[in-house]
Amino acid sequence: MSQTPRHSTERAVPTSADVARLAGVSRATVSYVLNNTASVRISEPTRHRVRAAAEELGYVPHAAARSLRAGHTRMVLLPTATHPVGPLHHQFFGELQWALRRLDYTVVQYGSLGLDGDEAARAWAELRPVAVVSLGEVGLTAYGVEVLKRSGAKAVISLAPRRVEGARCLVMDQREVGDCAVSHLVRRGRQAIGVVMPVERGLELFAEPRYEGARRAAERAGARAVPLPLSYDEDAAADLAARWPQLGLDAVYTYNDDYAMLLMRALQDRGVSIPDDTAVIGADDLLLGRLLRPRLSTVHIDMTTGRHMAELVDRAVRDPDRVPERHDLMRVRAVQRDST
Amino acid sequence: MSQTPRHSTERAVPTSADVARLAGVSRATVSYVLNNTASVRISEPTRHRVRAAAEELGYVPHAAARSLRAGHTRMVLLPTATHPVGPLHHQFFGELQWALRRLDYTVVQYGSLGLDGDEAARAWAELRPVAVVSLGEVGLTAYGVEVLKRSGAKAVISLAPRRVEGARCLVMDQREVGDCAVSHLVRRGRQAIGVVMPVERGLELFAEPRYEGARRAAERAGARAVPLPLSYDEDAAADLAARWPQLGLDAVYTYNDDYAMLLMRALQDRGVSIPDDTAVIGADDLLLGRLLRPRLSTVHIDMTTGRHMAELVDRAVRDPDRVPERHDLMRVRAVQRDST
DNA sequence: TTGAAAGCGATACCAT
DNA sequence: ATGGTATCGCTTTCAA
Repeated sequence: MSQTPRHSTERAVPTSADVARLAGVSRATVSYVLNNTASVRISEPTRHRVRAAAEELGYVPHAAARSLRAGHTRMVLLPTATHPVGPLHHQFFGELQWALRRLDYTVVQYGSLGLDGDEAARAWAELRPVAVVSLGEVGLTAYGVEVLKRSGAKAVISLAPRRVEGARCLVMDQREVGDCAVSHLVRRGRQAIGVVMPVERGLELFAEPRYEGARRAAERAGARAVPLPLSYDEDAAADLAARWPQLGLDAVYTYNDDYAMLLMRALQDRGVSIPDDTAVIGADDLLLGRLLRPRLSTVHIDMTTGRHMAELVDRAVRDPDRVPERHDLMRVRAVQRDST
Repeated sequence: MSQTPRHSTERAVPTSADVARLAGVSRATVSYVLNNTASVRISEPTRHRVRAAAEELGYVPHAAARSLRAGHTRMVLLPTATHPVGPLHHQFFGELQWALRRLDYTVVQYGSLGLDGDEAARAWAELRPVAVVSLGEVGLTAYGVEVLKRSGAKAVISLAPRRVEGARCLVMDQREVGDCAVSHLVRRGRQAIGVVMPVERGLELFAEPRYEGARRAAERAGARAVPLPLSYDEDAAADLAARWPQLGLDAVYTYNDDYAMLLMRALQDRGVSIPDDTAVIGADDLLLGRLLRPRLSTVHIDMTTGRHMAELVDRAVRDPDRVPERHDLMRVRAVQRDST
């Protein structure tokens, strides 16, 4: 094997030059054939030789080299959540990725657990993504957006509850969720309303706006909204339930259906009657809510399809200036069952 | 602005050459300073000028150019699940990413929904990852592994239930879960055991081995194991519950706790008594199981920490030949509560 | 202590 | 119809 200077197990990665050599053509021709370049005619026999050579060597183009030459990438970067954020988001993410790939983007999720917003933005920028779509997992700042744009990102889109300067802001205003829940409770005649807020890190970005909306709705109606921090475990729920009588509440909106289930069980174990003593409403309309007894009232969220979102991204990439700053991508409605 | 040939909103992305020009030094010096190259001494004033220039321009290095020059990347690619696969995996993934980043890897998740195993492998290979860690979301084939290795991946690690030729195989054998559940039921005196299998796509890779293990345990004990396909919705569960008496089962192992909750509710609504008529055991030991009445028995899974896994990856990258082919990363045990 | 220049892999312009 | 070659941004060897 006089050809291989390296250790045999570590044979070099084949390049287009290797393909060219094996096919007996130039690297240019290889490129034309493998990319089906329209502006150039290559004879059928040549095409065939090139393809066969590529196949034989197991040639895979080098994305970095390609994008370096091209001066841009087609990478869309999606920061990933630090916390499981529910089947809704999961489905949305899946659809979005699928749809973006159909539009010929390379979709990559980047976990940024433990990085602050600006560190994360710099790390993302090194990859030169053409677009970044954040659901608000990481605190994107105006500076972060600027870094990304300077690094060539055509579209920085935030679906975060909070507005971020410089980013195109496709809003999913989580305040509406809390507002909807509390308004429902008020309509059912409740006036002293607890609002369960998860203490889990990574959920604040959703929990706080939801509380904010709840507070707003209570205020509007002349009702009381009392924040109730709760961690997602049985003991914490039992503690809260033990304090329940002193709190003097006649209703509670929990962050989502999971927390509702947790609290309902603890309340029922203490003999609190639902909905007579305390009405309970969750959010996200998870299947489990329908399996509880009493059946759980909830806030149902209609989210845009990932396909729609992908089109928005694509439009923003093609023509950054022609996409409106704000969209509404979320509709909420209360679903009454037996717990309110 | 005679300097800027482009449209003003589309000013060029700053390169190290721009930094060099602004600082009045060469590109080499910029590289030395920004990478803290140890083998070269740069005067403090120069370092300062370079850093200031980089800051002012908002310079971010170009990962593609860097890795092209270096001849390798430090990217670890994690294919993402098509289906939400539970808080266990989520936590594991989070830890793994965090730990890998501490070891100076760039971690990227790649969603492959709708790609087959070989397409996916090629797409991943274009990014020239130094390692791929698959949880089995995508059917990795021997060919796929070969493509990745030829493209320079030092470590292709599969945590999949199934063994994949060529890949280092750090096994999380899901069969043990089903085996453990059914063995538990047999110990409790049950002989006719249903095994609920989710029909949701993307879960087969976990569901089938779990069933396989259940079947194996039943056979060993001279019991019956009956597969029961079930989709994750109320109506499907109600249908199954309606057919329950004819099935003649005295116990059921559901794929996981979520499916257990779904089925338990449907059975209870039909007046089936749990555990007297039918014992139920789930898996994954989710919090919700403890909130059900009767409390749900389950299979608890202890998974390796992400930190441990990250070390394994790192070792495999540094010295591909010195990492054993097989590890066990999972321990299971039955947790008895009130449903069995 | 700093700079000049080669080269990583792929592409696209300009010749032939 | 095909090939030669400059180029993208960065690192690193060698020279000064």
